[in-house]
Amino acid sequence: MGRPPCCEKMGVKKGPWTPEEDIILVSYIQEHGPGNWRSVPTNTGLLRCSKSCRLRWTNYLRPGIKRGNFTEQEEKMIVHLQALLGNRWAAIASYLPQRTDNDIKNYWNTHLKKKLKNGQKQDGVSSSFQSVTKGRWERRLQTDIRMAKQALSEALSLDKQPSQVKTTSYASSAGNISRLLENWMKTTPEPPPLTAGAADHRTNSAETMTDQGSFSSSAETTPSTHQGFDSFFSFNHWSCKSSDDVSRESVSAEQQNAGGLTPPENSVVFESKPNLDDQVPLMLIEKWLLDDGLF
DNA sequence: AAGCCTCGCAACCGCTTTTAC
DNA sequence: TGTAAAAGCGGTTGCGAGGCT
Repeated sequence: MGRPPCCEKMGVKKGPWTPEEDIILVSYIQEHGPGNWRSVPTNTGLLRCSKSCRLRWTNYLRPGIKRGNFTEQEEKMIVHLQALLGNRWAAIASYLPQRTDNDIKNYWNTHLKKKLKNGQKQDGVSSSFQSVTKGRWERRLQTDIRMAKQALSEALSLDKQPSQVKTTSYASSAGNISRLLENWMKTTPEPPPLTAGAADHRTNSAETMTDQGSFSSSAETTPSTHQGFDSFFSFNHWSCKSSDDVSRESVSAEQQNAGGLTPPENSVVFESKPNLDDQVPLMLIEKWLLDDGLF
């Protein structure tokens, strides 16, 4: 026997997500954390399949996602990583922790493909890179990953405090959602009705955070008529970090904990896409791209 | 101003791999 | 251990926004 089915196929809603649905999903994940997607539609009342919920979360609502223009450095990393790895967007995305594979894929298809096409006519950067340096890249990638893993295991064996790592590597994307919701709230007098469970989750989570006293409402917080959302969005504290911040997070987790910046015990602990295994190579690959004078 | 076209992106689809039962 | 669902992934599509005529 296998597992029970994830969700009913009948009555599943498709198409763009509404802010209401986003709130429900975020509320639920804020309380329960990501994962166990099968239970999300039933527990939240969302008429979405679990797969859709997961995708919405990973591609849009997930904390730490940076949206908008790609920097020149990001662009170059994508170009070179694509040359190295091919269309393995998830692998490429692991070197750009703030970007989703979908985002990178879209950016590649809409911008970089054309750009490279034009660029190739002029200087043949991509092809020459592929033919001349690919082997070198692969060797260095393997070496660096090996070194990174070794360093990681050494570090972990030195301090056996695994709980410190996972709480700091993720920034909230409440900024994304609050931006998204700002417009919605302008036109919506009352917060949308949530399922009892979701509403409770939101209340509980908000209380948990405000009780800690370390979270203040961001500049994006809502008018007083939506006070309930203030605390809901207050986990912005962990969001809106620059790429440098994210890169730094992997190495500064201990320092943050030591400095009393550890997130509250009951605050949301999001799954971390840029885990240590990913982040160390990220820094290395950035370094060697710079070393190579590619930037 | 209206209609058409292009572009960008969110979301879906379908396949593969992983995992729970 | 086999089976089936979950999870992961890359390709593709559909729609809205903006630009152009």
